[in-house]
Amino acid sequence: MPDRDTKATVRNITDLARLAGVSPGTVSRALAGKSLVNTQTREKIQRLAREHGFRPNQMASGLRRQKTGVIGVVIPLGHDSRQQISDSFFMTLLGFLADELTRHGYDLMLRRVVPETDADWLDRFIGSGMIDGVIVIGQSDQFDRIEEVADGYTPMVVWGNHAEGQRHCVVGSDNRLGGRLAAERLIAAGARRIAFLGDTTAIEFAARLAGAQDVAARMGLPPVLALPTHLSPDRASEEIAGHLAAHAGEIDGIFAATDTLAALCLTELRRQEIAVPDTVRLVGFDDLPIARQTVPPLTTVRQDIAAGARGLVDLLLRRLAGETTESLVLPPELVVRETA
Amino acid sequence: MPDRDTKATVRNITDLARLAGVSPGTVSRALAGKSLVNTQTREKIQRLAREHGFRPNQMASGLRRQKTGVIGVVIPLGHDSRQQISDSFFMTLLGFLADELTRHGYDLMLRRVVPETDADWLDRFIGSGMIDGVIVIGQSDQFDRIEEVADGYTPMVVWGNHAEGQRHCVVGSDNRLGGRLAAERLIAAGARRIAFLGDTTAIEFAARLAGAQDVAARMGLPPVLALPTHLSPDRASEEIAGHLAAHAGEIDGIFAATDTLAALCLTELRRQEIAVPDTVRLVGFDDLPIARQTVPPLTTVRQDIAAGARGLVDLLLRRLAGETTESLVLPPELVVRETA
DNA sequence: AGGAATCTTGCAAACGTTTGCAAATGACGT
DNA sequence: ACGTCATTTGCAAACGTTTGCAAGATTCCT
Repeated sequence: MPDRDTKATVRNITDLARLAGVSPGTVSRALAGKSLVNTQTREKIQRLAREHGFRPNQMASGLRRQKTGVIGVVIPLGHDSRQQISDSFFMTLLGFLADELTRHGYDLMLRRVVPETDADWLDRFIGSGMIDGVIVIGQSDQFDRIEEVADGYTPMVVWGNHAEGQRHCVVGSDNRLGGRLAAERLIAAGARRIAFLGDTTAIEFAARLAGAQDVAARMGLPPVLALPTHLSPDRASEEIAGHLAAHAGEIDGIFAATDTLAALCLTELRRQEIAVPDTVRLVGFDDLPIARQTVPPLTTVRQDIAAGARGLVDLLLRRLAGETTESLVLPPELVVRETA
Repeated sequence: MPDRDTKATVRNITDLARLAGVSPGTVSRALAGKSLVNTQTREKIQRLAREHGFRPNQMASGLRRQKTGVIGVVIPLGHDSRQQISDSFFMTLLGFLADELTRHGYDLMLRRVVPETDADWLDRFIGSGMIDGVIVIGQSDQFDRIEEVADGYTPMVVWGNHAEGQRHCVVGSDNRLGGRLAAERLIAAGARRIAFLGDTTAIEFAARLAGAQDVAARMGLPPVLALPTHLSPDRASEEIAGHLAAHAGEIDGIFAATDTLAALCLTELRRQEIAVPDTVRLVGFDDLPIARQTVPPLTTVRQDIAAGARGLVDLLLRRLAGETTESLVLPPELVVRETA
């Protein structure tokens, strides 16, 4: 730390300009690394900035340039407020998103909202002027709201389910196909009477169930039994226990909407001393790290979270550049382990 | 949507002022809900704003008021780049932080940084002018850097370990005490030769190990064997397998720095057909949801994540208000299940 | 009625950058 | 010596808010 220079603190570009003996404009250009400014003066200015630990104020810059370098990421806690707090799928996706955005020089502003208590959660975020674009993680039960907004606001990409003819740009797995894969595996492992564990007001989950129904119908089996289950671990455990008690002996295959749910279900099955996969077969969804660690290890349908994050960011950036982009549907993949 | 009013889009406060027939200043005051403006005009302006979906630009507001309403949250990926991406402890903490900050009307700006490749990660964030304060999640191996910054920048709170006489304000569990609890339990369950699984360049983990050493020494047992282990699941599995192979028969108790590590260790023990807790006792740390779901369920040391998040936000807000605050050390709690 | 006190409003100057435009400087060719 | 051209700089006007100050309007008191 040079002592004699530190006496004057440099608060803004003008201070630095005075110090360097040039005008603020020149400093701005020098710091931005523009070629219009003489190499020597530019280096001098940059050195001075470094010595004084000065960085241009992003707010002011953002205001002037009408772009902030920040992407908003919003997680709607729609159907089940306490849901995602523990859902490692969303959190892992968030982690990858953060990395991917940083890689492209963007910052990430995170917001969790409860649409029920706050109708214009999305407009407020967009209208704040703080973000250049927005990524919505999970449609929850807000499909219509998102569609409306998409009509007037382009730089938005959503993680979720793709429906024919929808207007907002979405990235997500082919949930229906995933559901089919799961059901096919359950049946191949000997199941005839399948149940689905999950909250179907979330359309991703509804699509997974629909996929399973496709297969059941095609194979001439009775329709899949939908057992509504919340995602928060505390409630889920009880609910699953209840479901199992109510339908004991009746069902011989379970498709859980999520690995988290599947793991919970597995411990419950163990508690009730129901043999897996001999008496009941079980398939999860996501292929989270936990799927390898259950006993026995969980057969599941894999979503490539990293690819999802890359897709979200890539599409958003293209939209920011003015392109119009199609949705991106990723293929899920069956991972056979030992529960089915 | 009223049609005749929507013809003119309202881009800023001045547009709205023209529409309402008042000056921009009045609009600003009306939207801020200040009492200085006549009730009727205020309501008229607010109605107009609602009808046109207008919201004041946060960048401009932030610039003028010299505060942004945004808190930065930074996760240094120090000793092990790929670490926290899957570490549900940090992610859960982040979730609670988001909720807690929203509750106080703040937004959250998330940044993950790699200090090795980017020496002034912290100054850059602070100097950006985008955030009113910063929460650092995990000291990683950046203790000194954080200390330096703390000298010149008050609105910062750090999640991590507390050391005697440190200058930055920290919130975290008493890791050393937690380590003691873990070791005591292992010994009570019959262990005599204890190993520690974790990367001790992270000072939180070092403190946990130190706590365990305290107990070993006090009880006249051989010192705890430190087995360096990375946190990323792929590397960890191999490393744990290697450790177990190298010290088979030698150790009869394992203290894992993290539940994630403990779960991994448990599956590895099962693979090597080592009986838990009969041959080897195991204690984890954190009490993440996974701890209830392992087979057998994991004995662990609980950290109250929600309380941690509340503490971080509370202290930061007090510091923003000008108070000087002490660090907050939370008591960990032993949760006895079946692995020790 | 006159003056003080209270409410409301408008004016204009910030906040710290960026950038189009024009001016200054110097090099170079004729 | 003059004009042309390229390079480097400065000027000043934005970007959209907020807010101290003062002025205008209204009420109230004596």
